[in-house]
Order: sequence, then C-alpha cells, then structure tokens
Amino acid sequence: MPKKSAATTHRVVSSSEAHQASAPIAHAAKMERRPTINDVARLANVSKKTVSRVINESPFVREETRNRVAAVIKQLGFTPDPQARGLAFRRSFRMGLIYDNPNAAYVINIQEGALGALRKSGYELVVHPCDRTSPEFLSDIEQLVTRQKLDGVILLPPISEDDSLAALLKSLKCPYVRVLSAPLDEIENLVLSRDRESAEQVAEHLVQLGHTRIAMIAGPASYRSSHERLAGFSRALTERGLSLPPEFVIEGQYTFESGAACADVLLSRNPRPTAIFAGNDETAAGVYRTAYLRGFKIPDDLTVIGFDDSPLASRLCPSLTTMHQPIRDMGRTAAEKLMARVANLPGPTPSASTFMPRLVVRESSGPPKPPRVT
Amino acid sequence: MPKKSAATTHRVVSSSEAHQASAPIAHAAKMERRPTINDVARLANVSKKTVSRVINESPFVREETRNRVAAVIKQLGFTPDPQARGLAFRRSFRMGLIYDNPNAAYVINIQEGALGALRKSGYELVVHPCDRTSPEFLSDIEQLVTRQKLDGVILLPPISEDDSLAALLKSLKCPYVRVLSAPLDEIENLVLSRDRESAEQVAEHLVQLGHTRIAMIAGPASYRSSHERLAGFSRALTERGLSLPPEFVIEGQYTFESGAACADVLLSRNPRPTAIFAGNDETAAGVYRTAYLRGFKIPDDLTVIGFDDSPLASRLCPSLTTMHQPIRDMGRTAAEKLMARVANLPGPTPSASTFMPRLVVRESSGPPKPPRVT
DNA sequence: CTGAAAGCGCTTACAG
DNA sequence: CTGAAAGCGCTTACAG
Repeated sequence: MPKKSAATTHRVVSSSEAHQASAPIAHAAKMERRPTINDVARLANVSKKTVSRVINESPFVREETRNRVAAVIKQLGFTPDPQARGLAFRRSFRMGLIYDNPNAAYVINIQEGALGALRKSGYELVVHPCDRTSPEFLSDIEQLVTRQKLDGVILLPPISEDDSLAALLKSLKCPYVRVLSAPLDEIENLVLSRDRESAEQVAEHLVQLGHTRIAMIAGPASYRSSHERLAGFSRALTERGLSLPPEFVIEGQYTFESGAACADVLLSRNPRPTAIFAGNDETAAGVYRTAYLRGFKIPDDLTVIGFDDSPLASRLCPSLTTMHQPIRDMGRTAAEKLMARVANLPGPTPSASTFMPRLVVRESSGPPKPPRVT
Repeated sequence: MPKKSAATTHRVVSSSEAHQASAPIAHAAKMERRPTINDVARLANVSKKTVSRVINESPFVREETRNRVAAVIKQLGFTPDPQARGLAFRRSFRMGLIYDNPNAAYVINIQEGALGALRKSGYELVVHPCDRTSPEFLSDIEQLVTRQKLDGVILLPPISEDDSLAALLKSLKCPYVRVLSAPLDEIENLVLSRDRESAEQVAEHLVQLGHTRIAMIAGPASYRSSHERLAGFSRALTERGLSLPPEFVIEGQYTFESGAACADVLLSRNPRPTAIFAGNDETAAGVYRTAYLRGFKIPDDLTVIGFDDSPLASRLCPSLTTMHQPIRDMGRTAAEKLMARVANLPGPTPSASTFMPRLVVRESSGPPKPPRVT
C-alpha cells in the first residue's frame, strides 16, 4: 500500500523530483524485479492508463506525452507482462500448432516459420502433437483450445483435412488456418498447396525424358494430398497421350516401408514400369531400397521421383528428383493469416496463401532403357 | 458488482437454493463463458480460497469439503485459467526449449518428450529456435526468459555447451537443464549422454570385424560431442592394440556436405582406410555420397558407421550402422528435472539422467577387403 | 487527450 | 480447517 499510494498520489511532483524519489526503487527494480506499468507511469508522470495507451498504440495520446512515456519505457527496458495483458484483454495471445504428422522436417519448418511471424507480434505458439486415431482426439483439442484460450490454431495435414475438427473449432469460435493440398474450406481459413496442379510438372518431366511405362505409388486414401497428386498426375499424363494403367497405380502409406513393398510389386510386373512417381520422399526412399535389393540401378534401370524435397531427398544416392514445397513460408503465412483475423485486419491475400510446389531435378531421373526411340 | 456481491454475500444459502439461484448463470457459463473459481465457490458453497486449496491439493481442507468442491469442479468441467494462476503465483508455468540445432528429428523428439511430461503437469513449452552466432544471442535469451518469466529452460547442444549462457541463466535465477555429451555442470543441471564411453562400442565392433585401417570424421571442434566421440573412440582402439593415426582423423562439420568432402580426402590416402566412423548420421550420408561417386561399394569396399540413429540411418542404402540415442526419453527427463527443481522435489536421479547410446548394427558394416587374416 | 475506478481469475499473506 | 481482504500487472468502461 505505501509504495503504491506514493506512486499514484504524488504524481504531481516535477519530473526531476520523481527521478530522485524513485531512484532507489528503480535500482531495486533493475536488480530484483521487472519494471511494471506502474514504474513507467510514475517515472513518466502519467497514469498507467496512458502508459497502456502508448503500449497499445492508441492514437489518443498527445505526441509529447507519447514520447515521454516511450523514453521511460525504453530506459527501463519495460515490456508488458504477457500474462497480465492476456488476463485483462481476455485474450491469450497464444496460437496453437496442432499436428499428427510423422515428418519431423515438415513440422519443424512449419513451426519455425510460424514462430518467426508470431514472435515479433508478441504471440506465443503452443505446440500440440496429437493422435487422430485416439477416441479422445476431438475432446483433447477442445480442451486444449478452451483451457489455453487459444486465439487461433494452425492445423497441419492430415488433421487439417478433418471437417469435424474444423466444425468443432468453428463452434468454439476459435479461428483456424488449415494447411491443405486442396481448397476444402474458404480461402480465408487456408494455406493452400496446389498439389494437383503441380503434379503436372512430374508428368511433363517424365514425358520429356521419354518414359511411357510410368507407375505411381499413391499416398494413403485417408490423405487428401494422395488424391490430389494422383489425380493431377494421371490427368497430365492423359493429356500427353499416355496413361496410368490400374496395374501401375498402388496405394502406399507415405512411409518408407510401404514404398519398398509397393515398389516390389510394381517391379514384378511384366513389362515393368521404367519410372515411378512416389507419393512422397519417404516412399521414394522405400523404392530406392527395393531397387537396391533387387539390383536395379537408379536412374539407368528406373527413374524415381519424390514429393516434399525433404532433407532426405538430397542425401539419397543418387539424389532424388522431387517436388519442392516452401514449407517455412507456409508456416509463416498461416501464422500471419491467423493474427490478421484476430486483429480484424486484411492479412495475406488468397494468392499469397497459395503455394505451387515446383520440380527439383536431381540424379534419380533419366531416360528409360532400353531407349524407346532408336 | 451485482453478480459478484450476490455470490459472496449470500454464500449462506443452502446448497439447493444456490443451485436454483445460479442455474441460469451456470447455463450461460456452459454456453458462453468458461467457469471460474467463483462459479465453483458459489455452487460448492465455500469461499474461492477453499476452492483454490482444493485445486492446489492443500492438506488443510476437510475431506468432506474437498469432495464437495471436487464434485462441483468435475460437474462444471472447471480448470483454472493458466494466465490468472500464473499472474497470482508470480510464476508462469512455462518452460523454454532453446535450441540451435539443424537436426529436425532430434529437436522434434526432444520436444515431444518434454511436451509429454509437461502437459500432464499443466506446464507449457515455449519453443525458441535461435542463432548462437548472432551478436544478440545472449541478450535475446535474456529477453525471452525475463519477458516470458520462464520457470526453467532446456538447452540442447550445441548451445547447451555454452558456459556463458549457463552463467547468464544462473544470474537470472532461471533453472536450466543442459542436454550434454559430457558432464560440464552439476548433474542436477544435466541430462547426460555418455558419448565418450559409448564410442567404445564402435571400436569394438570394427575390431571384431577385423578392420585395422580405421578413420574417423570428427564433428566440429565447437561441439563438445565431437571431442567426446573422438576421444572415446581413439582410446578404445588403442586399448585394443590399434590406433587412429593423425592422417585418418579429419574434422568435419556434422553436415552432409562436410562428410562428403572429408571422405574424399580419406579415400585418397594410400593406403586408404577400410572403415570410417562418421561423427553423426548426416556426416555418414556424406561418406555414402562420396563412395557412390567414386564407385566404392559399402560395406564391401568400405565400412561406414554413424551416430544418432536418425530416420536417415535406416533409409540409406545400405542401411547405416549407427549409435542409437533415446532422444525422446532425454527430452522427457529434462522436463521432469526442471519441474522437480521448481517444485523443490527430488526428480530423476543422476543415473536416470544419464543415457548410454548403444550400437545398432545394420548393413553398412562388414569385414575389410582384402581380408587381413588369410 | 487524460485519469480514477473496477475488473480479468487466480493467489498470498493474515486472521480466526 | 476456512474466509475476507489485498494484490499479481494489465485492461475496459466511464468520466471528464
């Protein structure tokens, strides 16, 4: 009480007096205690409400006052306490990142992209790995959102594809951004990767190389991107006078093991494919494995294409031709969209929220052998 | 005011009256507002302080009272607001995870291990990737710790090796746990990986296979683990009557590229080594690359051993023999140590905080050719 | 443009 | 074993 009343009642003292009076306190503050809005108010000779206005960039502060307060803030190294701020604002300044994705590089990159955008705006990121096959999946997330009072959440595939989750978040009035491979929601709620359209680049690349017996190991049916990549690839081949016959399409699981198993089936076909488009890089690594075990040389005997451009792609021998996604940028964009929505500001445009994966040609692709064209 | 005073002043009403009186409010709460400690207090017909005691498991509550309050808490689905709790406790219930480590799988695993332990105790994890080469490195972290009022931080290598950072945290009175490959601090502050001792397993393995010309690509001198792995490996070879000659030891950077470059040098030696212990899996992948380009078959022409057992290790062809670390467990242990320290409880013992990497033998290791023993 | 009061949802003293 | 008051550090709504 004494300290407090001293601060508030005697505010009329001159600025220099205030300095003197508070010198020892300021010193103690520097050493033991973070400066609070009250310290700033006292030293700047204004009310804490005015300090609050300066912090929150209210236009209703005289410039001179603003400068004076800003100077004290800087001198003290004051930053508002996020918890107190959150409590008073009835907002948490916290965003969630919810994922159930085994690809560590993907998650880390999204996370760092989002973190980069959030940090400078004073938001925190609450990371929430989860298990979408668990019966508590939805209730866990409901708990997370309500307990932590999340201001918004970023959903990564495959849970971003779950409409019941999106509905739940909507009912909780929790803004969300879904990182998705197809426009399954309003663009406002999306960071979109145009997997379908981009798969055309793979088709074009293989056709250019002269392949005609082309196979694909699709991702699991439960992933939307599986369908997108397959549909786009198939259509693009057809448009080029080729086709993706049923015996050359197998459903994998986006995993190393499934890639190996599916490749084993494909390479037993007669005639066998001369090129395999794997659903992702993990699957492609599985194809490498089977080729290695069966003595097929890549790319001489077999061309392999992946998707993701994960670190793995460049570490395989031969290095893997694959589709590159700007994952970090997608994470940053997702965070920016969320913050813009919360602040009721425009934010990234639809086109800035749409990403087109691009082909990175490496060593795993080459012309078919024996050459078709003599 | 009206709502509040009604709640506090009329607390003497019977439990059923309280129920009736608050029914509409309770309903509204369910729909629009999270229940607060006041709602619980009113319905349980106790003061909020008593509710607080129940939440915090104070022994000074009569069992009957505790049960009544607990029932209401359950019925309402009440959970304390972390921000309000943090503000009042003068604690944030937040731990930091600070890293500057390019290995995504490593970071994700530590993170998920830590998250698993923290979540059930109501702690959050603030993830903070950083750049230790930046001039603001230390001040950034100081800002992070003070602004977020972190209750503790987990430091991953290589920044866990930075004594000035540890000193800074100590001066900020911020408990920390360093994930380290050597006991550079009191065990209380450590989750320890015994890299030096574990490297003996690699030596033993190579000796068993019959190798005599053995090389190592060490990690960068700026990583403590580099020295540990090198020292342990070298000593173990010596103990077995072999040696690690200077021309067979090169400093790499723990990266794919450096692994390839160092392998190129080593494989140009005459005689060349028949086995290379790479500092980590990334480096080993670089060795694979050079072997691939120069036409060396692994393991027939060259045995390669890695360290980490990252996902990459099993995806390479041939699969990579490497040292496995229980990274997730290490993350969990780090979080548990931190929470125990904050709560002033025992926590994981020194031996539970010490992890011994173990050899996983895969396809990349075999006897040398031409065989030494005829 | 500025401030005094009340409140966010919890806890810490301090009483009983 | 239990509670009334004051406080954590900020903001909202209301005045001027």
